[in-house]
This record gives sequence, structure tokens and C-alpha cells, in this order.
Amino acid sequence: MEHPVRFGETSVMTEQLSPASLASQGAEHPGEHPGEHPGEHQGAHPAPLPAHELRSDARDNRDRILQVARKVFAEKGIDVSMREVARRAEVGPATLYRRFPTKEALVTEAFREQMAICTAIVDDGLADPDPWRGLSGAIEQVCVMHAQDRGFTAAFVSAFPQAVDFAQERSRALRSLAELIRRAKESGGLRRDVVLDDVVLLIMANSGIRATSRQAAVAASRRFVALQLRSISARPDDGPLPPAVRLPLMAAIH
Amino acid sequence: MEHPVRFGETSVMTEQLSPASLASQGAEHPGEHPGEHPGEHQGAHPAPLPAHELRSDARDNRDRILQVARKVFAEKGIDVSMREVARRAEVGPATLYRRFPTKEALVTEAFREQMAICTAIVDDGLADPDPWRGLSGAIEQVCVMHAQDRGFTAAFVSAFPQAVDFAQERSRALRSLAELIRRAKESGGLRRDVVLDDVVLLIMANSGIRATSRQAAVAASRRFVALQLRSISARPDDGPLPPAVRLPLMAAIH
DNA sequence: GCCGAACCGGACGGGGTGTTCCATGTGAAC
DNA sequence: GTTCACATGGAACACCCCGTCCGGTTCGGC
Repeated sequence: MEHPVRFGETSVMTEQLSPASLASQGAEHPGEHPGEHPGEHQGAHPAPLPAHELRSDARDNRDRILQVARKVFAEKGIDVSMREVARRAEVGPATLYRRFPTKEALVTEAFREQMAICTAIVDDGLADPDPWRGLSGAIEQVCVMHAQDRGFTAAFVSAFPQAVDFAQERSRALRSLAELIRRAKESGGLRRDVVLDDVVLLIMANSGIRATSRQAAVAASRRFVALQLRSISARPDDGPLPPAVRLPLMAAIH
Repeated sequence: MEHPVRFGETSVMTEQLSPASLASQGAEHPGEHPGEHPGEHQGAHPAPLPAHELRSDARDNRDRILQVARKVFAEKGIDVSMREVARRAEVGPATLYRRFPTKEALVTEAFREQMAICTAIVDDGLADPDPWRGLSGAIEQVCVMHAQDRGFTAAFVSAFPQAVDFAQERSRALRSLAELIRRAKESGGLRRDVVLDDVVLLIMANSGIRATSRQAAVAASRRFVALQLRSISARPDDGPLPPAVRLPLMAAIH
């Protein structure tokens, strides 16, 4: 079962966090509280983010922005400017900022779904009667997800400490993963000297893979994961690996 | 507008290549030719880079710039601005640009030595009577090098196609590596289904590892490589792994 | 010590980014 | 249909960076 995904990128933006990111900290989660109409007019992030009762046009814009953001983050990584997102969504910068007071907010919201998919993948693995199969499948799927979506990878690893719900979701996924690892060891599928950090290390390393195209990245990731699984499996099956992939670095050697 | 292509895009500095990078292309390697005194006055990159016969103060500055650049690139990666390098070297931007007409030039020059070390490592491995030991040692050393110096990693993988001698050196290293792999397979130490691209993949993946400190990164890298070697070894020894490392991502799970 | 060439760094114009202000437009409740 | 709070986009702010020009400084040969 394939989850829909996108990609990620490396580095940065960590240093570009706005001064306002702190301000947006104190605000409560929007929640479902009806009748919550703070009469403040705009300018300087009035309320963090109203829930889903926006005016129809505003709601449309919000949706379009998120859609565009997800796409462009996946293609070019997380470093694309807010302005470009606004441009592509055919929206003024102010509109973008009223919905997402900060770039961090936009990124967090854009990847909330994928983050959830991530945990879902792990939970799926947990549901598998064969823990080793569940674990290896989960690892592969998560890695492929990262290979497809540069932005998600960046968001995942660089991981704004501020974005609370992001961290929460990740924390949940990690807990499930830990349990899955425990079971996989118990069942004899996973080597006993492998720990949770190793699996995270592996996923992190996977994000270092660069290729010329998204397909190539996925293929490379598949091969990489297959190799990885050999190294952590208690009884490696020695079956054939996915095909090797020619990497960009190799161009020089013709 | 399509990128001039080559390598794995991934942003970073790709968009910051100066227009002058082309100009610096045509120029010959400075070489040792004495009596090469183009009387042009400065402004707009007069000669690419005079060799080692600068005025004493200029030479001092050049050395200091390179020293600072290496340090700051290692710490913060390749994305630091030219201005910051200049500031840290206590030099005006103009001075920096006069010595290194382009950021690419600075990076290339800063990492020339490390690049050479890289090939030396591989050649050392080639000299080892036990090809498998030579290969695994080389892999570990290169990976540790990358873990210690983020900038070098970036320079290595993103790899300006323009920087000819850089590419040459890397190409040389790759050729040696290929030979080392061939021998390791022949000697029965390396699995037969592993190819050169896999080792490169592995090194690339290693560069995805992030940690809270340089020591942690090195430790994580060591563990990672040990796992890797298990997956490509024809007869994994099952010995103890280097210690596991707590990764930054894990902070959330306390 | 002189003097010219080599060298220096501050400052400039052009461009980009994250974010906010404000005058204008518009959905929707009455 | 009127009304007004909400929504909008262009312009603007403050900052940073890039690569270059220019007037002043310093090296080093004479």
C-alpha cells in the first residue's frame, strides 16, 4: 500500500526564522471553540489562525496556498521564498502572511499531513503479524517518502523545535517505532544489537542521498534500504537487491 | 529556464554561481611560469589568481582568508556568505574577491587539500595487502572526514562541475576506489552484488547524518559505517559495533 | 627616504527575503 | 440593498547579500 507523498531538501532556513515566531508561540491551538471572535483587526498577526470558519474566499485562498506550498516545497525544497509561494498561488504576500503568520507556520501546516502519514506507516507496520516484515516495510516506505519529497525531509530532520504539534507527531511515531523494534527483536527478525537510534540514523542517512531526478532518488533509496536491512536483519535473506543506480557524482568517471 | 543540469540540483549555491565563473574557466592553471606579470590594474578580476608571488601583506591576507574559510565552512557548511568569511578574516570584501573572484573559487581552493587527502586515503587502502581491510578502512576514514567537515561534504557531493581540478581529483579517487572494490570482491571479502555506485551511495548517505556536535557526528558516522560494512561484507564478522549515538531528533521522546 | 605599483577596506547600486501597512474590495448577515 | 467586518494585493520596511568602484594606505625596490 502506497501512501501519497512528496520530497525534501537539506539545510537552512533554521537561521531565517522570523522574530515573530516567538510571538506566535503563546497562542493556543485554535481548537473548535465556537463564538471565539476576537475583534482585533489585522496587522501583526491578530489571531494565530482561525479554524475552519473563514469567509468562503479566504478559505479558498488558504487551501490554494497550502496546495501550492506542498507542491513547490516538494520540488524545490524548503528554501523557496514566501513570495514565490504567494506568486504561484496567485495571492498577495499579505494574504499568505495573514493565514500563516510565519514561514515556519506554513511549513508546519503544509507537512502536517505527511507527518501523519509517517506515523500511519509505522502503525501499519505495528499491525503486521510479522514484526520484522512490519519494520522493514515501514522503514522502506518512510525512506521512499523522504526520497520523493525534499521539503519533507528538511522539515523532518531540521525540525523546528517551535512547531509543537510537529514534534508531537514525530514523537508519537518514534514511540511506535520503538515498540515495533522491540517486537522485531523479540521475534528474532531484528539483530539484538540494533537500537532505535540506529533506525533513525538510517532514515537520516537516507535523506543524504541526492540524485538527478525524483525517480532516480527513489530507486537509489530502495537500493540503500535493501542494503540497510541486510545489516540489521538477524537472518539476512541474501536475495537479490533492487537494481543499482548511477549517481550524479559518477558522471565524472564516464 | 532549465538548469544547466549535471548533479543532483538540491539547491545550495547552485543559484549563487557568479557570472564570472565562466570567465575564470578559460584561464590556465597558474603554474610556475615566472615572469608572468600582466600589468592590468585591478577591478573586475584582472588575472584569475597570481601564484605565490604576492606582496607580503597580500600573501598574509590570502593565507588568513583560506584558513578562516576552511574553519567556517567546516562549522557551518558551505552556505556562509562571502562577507562573513571576509569579516572573520578581518578583511574587506574587495580583498576577498580580488583573491578569489568567485565563491566557487574560494571553496575549491579551501578544500583542495582535503580532496587530495581523500584520494590518498583510497590509495592507502589500495596498498593494503588485504583488499577488504583496505576498502573498509578507506570507507570509514572518508566517512569520518565528511562527518567532521560539513562544508567538505557539501563541496564533495554538490560538486561544482566548473571546478575542473576538483572534479579531476574526485574522478581519480573514484577510479582507485573502483579498483579497490574489484580486488576486494576477488579476494572474497566483498559481496559480489555490490558495485561502485553502492559505495558512493553509502558515502553520500553518510553525509545526511546530522548531530548536535562534531564529536557526536563522528561517533554516529562510525556506527553507521560499521552497520554498512556488515551489509556489504561477504562474511560479516558479527563483532561488536561502535557505540550507538543519541541523535537530535530523539530529544522529543525523552 | 622616495615613489610607484600593489594592495586595502568602506561604500555603492542592484537584488532578494521575511514581514507589515494601508487603501481598496467583497462576502454575507440583516 | 445596506452595511461592515473581514479579506485583499501592492507598496514599503528593514535587513542581508553580492560583486564592484574608488580614494587612501602600504610594501618594497631604488
